Amino acid sequence: MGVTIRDVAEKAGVSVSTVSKVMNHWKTISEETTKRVEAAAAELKYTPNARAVNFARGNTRNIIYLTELKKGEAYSNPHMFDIMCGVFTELARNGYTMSLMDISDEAHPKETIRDIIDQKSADGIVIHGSVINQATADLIIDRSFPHLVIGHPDFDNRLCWVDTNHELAGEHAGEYILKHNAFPTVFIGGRKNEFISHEREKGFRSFLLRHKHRVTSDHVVYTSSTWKEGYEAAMKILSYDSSDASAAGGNQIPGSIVCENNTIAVGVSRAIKELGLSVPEDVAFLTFDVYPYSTILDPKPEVVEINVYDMGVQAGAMICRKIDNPGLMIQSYITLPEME
Amino acid sequence: MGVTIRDVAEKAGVSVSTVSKVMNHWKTISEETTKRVEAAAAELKYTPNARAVNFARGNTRNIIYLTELKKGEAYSNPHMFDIMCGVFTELARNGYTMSLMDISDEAHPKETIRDIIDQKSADGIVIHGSVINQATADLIIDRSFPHLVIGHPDFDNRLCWVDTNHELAGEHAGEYILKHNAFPTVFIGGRKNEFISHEREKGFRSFLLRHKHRVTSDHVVYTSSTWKEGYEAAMKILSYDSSDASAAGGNQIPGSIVCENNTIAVGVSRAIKELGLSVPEDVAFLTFDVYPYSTILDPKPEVVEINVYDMGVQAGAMICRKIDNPGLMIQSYITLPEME
DNA sequence: CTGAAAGCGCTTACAG
DNA sequence: CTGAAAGCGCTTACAG
Repeated sequence: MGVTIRDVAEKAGVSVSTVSKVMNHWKTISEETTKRVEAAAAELKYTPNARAVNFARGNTRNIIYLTELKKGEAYSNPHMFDIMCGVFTELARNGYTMSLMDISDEAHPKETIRDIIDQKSADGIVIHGSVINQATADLIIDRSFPHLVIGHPDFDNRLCWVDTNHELAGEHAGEYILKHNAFPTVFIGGRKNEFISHEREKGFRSFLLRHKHRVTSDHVVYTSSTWKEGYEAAMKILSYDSSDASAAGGNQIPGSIVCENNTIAVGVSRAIKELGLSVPEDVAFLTFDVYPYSTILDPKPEVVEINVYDMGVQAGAMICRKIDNPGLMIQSYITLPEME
Repeated sequence: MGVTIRDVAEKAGVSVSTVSKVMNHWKTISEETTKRVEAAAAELKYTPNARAVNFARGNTRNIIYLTELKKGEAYSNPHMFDIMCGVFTELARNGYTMSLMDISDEAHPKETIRDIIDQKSADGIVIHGSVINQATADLIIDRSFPHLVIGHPDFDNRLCWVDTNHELAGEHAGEYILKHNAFPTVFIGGRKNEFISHEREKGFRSFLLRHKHRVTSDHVVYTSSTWKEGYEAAMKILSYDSSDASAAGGNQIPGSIVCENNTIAVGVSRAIKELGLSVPEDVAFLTFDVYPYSTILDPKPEVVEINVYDMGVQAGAMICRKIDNPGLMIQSYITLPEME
């Protein structure tokens, strides 16, 4: 049914190898035969069978993207899918296909990856840091299989990874506050020991400290990242009775509130609205990430946005380089912040 | 480097074909040889090369999922990715891999699909209805390539597709209003000619009509689906001055507001809050889809939820059946609504 | 019950 | 500049 290289060879009156060479643009073929073969191929509407080509060449031209693909993941973790789109686009540009594979604790990450390597079903893998463990890392390193981890693992490792620099994002937030002289400033974070929140807080505070503004601990609030807690924190912060001010050690309504994430910002926005304050005149209002909620808030926060799609593109480019150059070692922070 | 079927054959002292038969559980092999071969395979940690197996069998055991994979798509269209996860899971369960491919007007849908068919890089495709056109449909039908379209195309076709039944979802909304006797009811939709909005409105109104409640046109509002327009519409609806009531032909504050989508619901929620009304006592409040916004609203709407992940699972099952049984024709609405 | 052989559709040294 | 032949790692009639 399908037209193969054989059919083209017959029609053009040449050998199969010659057709192959024409299809691959070898320059040793005479112009005349090239034309004859191309004409035959065109007439038969011949397209090389991609799987056969890769099989003969001993590669797959396929990269597997490993991540959690559970029900609801698209809503709880949309950034991951944006990264995935970035990776995909870059891989396609480099002539690779991309397959998906589910990986989570239940899916036995180590066995999944061992199978990929043994069955040679891909030339490389892109995998999310959140689903990788020490045993899996050891396996990848041991087999020296081309890989790239998105989001650096929380243990010592020799894996190749890329990540966003949340501390730097925190510094950008500090920069905004400084530029608008919106002091004193209050940082409302997630839980104290949460990685991303901690990094953002650290960058924020250290940037301001370098510029002679100390953000004291009583100007940092930890929450469990619900909008309610954000709302309550903001109500408390923004409602200092001016008569109390001197009494409570110089407490005053802050010039700005920085929310570590979108959900907290929902509550803070609601509090600002309820108190009839205007942004940024009465209080500047800042958060991280445009999505999922910042666009529908009123008042609307300023946003420190990280272009994660582009991080995906970078990751895609890196895995391609890794495949061509297995010795390559990459561990880097890629941050493309944009003030929106 | 890799251990092949040959190595196992040598070690076990049998032929390559025998090893193949053992790996594929032919029952013609004696128990004794089976054991010997299995031992050899285990010792060498042999795993068949998946690409070679498929190549020899003449299939790929791969399905390509075609959709838009642009930057930001994960935020603007999270439901699509939830469907994708459902499709993936079901395909994996059936022993298929799933590759992604970008398809959009710029990506030349027809050429992309022609290449897939010609290069035999997949046994079938799952494709989003929004990116399919007549020419592409003709090609697929003409080649009778196994396919499944998610979301039915807006032109006459003989494609296989599945879709959610938005009209039925509208009926569910009507049912809720009827059950809570929350009349009069106002439906705030998107633009009048928008497909989904129109279907939901139709189901809603016809269900209620069947139960002796006519939703007149002045109780239906069309918007361009911004939260602002939702807010303004709700403010107007909910602020009828009681003294005006008789004047304006019996206008009265409605017992319920049904929002056709989440964005409209954001504005309506805000209006209800601002007017100090309580839900559902003063006014019942309903929308469609839990995501992206309903969970963070205050007041929070009731939701008619459609399980699109499960629709993806169904679609995955159907494409597998299509491949085994090419004559199969499927055009159906799959709706698994859940009142949350 | 087992194996030799042809074949899946290409690529690529190698010889001419 | 072109082609015969071996090979990629399996499967599957077919023969014994």
